[in-house]
Amino acid sequence: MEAPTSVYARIFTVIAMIPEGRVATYGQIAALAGIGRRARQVGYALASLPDGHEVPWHRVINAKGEISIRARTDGHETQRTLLEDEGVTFDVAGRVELSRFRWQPGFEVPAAGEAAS
DNA sequence: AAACTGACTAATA
DNA sequence: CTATTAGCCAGTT
Repeated sequence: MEAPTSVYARIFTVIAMIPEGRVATYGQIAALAGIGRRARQVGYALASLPDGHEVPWHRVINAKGEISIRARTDGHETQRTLLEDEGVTFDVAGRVELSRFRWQPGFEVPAAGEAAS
């Protein structure tokens, strides 16, 4: 039952489940989407995002914690603003502290549907 | 159908 | 730290 969805759609779905104040790397999203190491495709998917998408693309950054966006000139500026608005902070180099803001899948739902211990 | 494109990652030097 | 090399693949033209 997971065939009709194209890779892009899966990526959007994964990104859509990133909690606020959290960021994820392309490689991480790729892995969560079930496409292994195709981190590039994740980025390309966002690059092809249509207008009016409901995907928090701004929560997606590269492995260095930097904003990789190369598309819209104001894109990377907007992304930073959006993240800061969610509580994400940037260091002097304009990078996010992945050690602190990296989204950890499975950690978003502690004891939900699965009994603790 | 073939060529072109591109929001990446990791390893090595 | 920067530069370079290599791997990766779906969508668009």
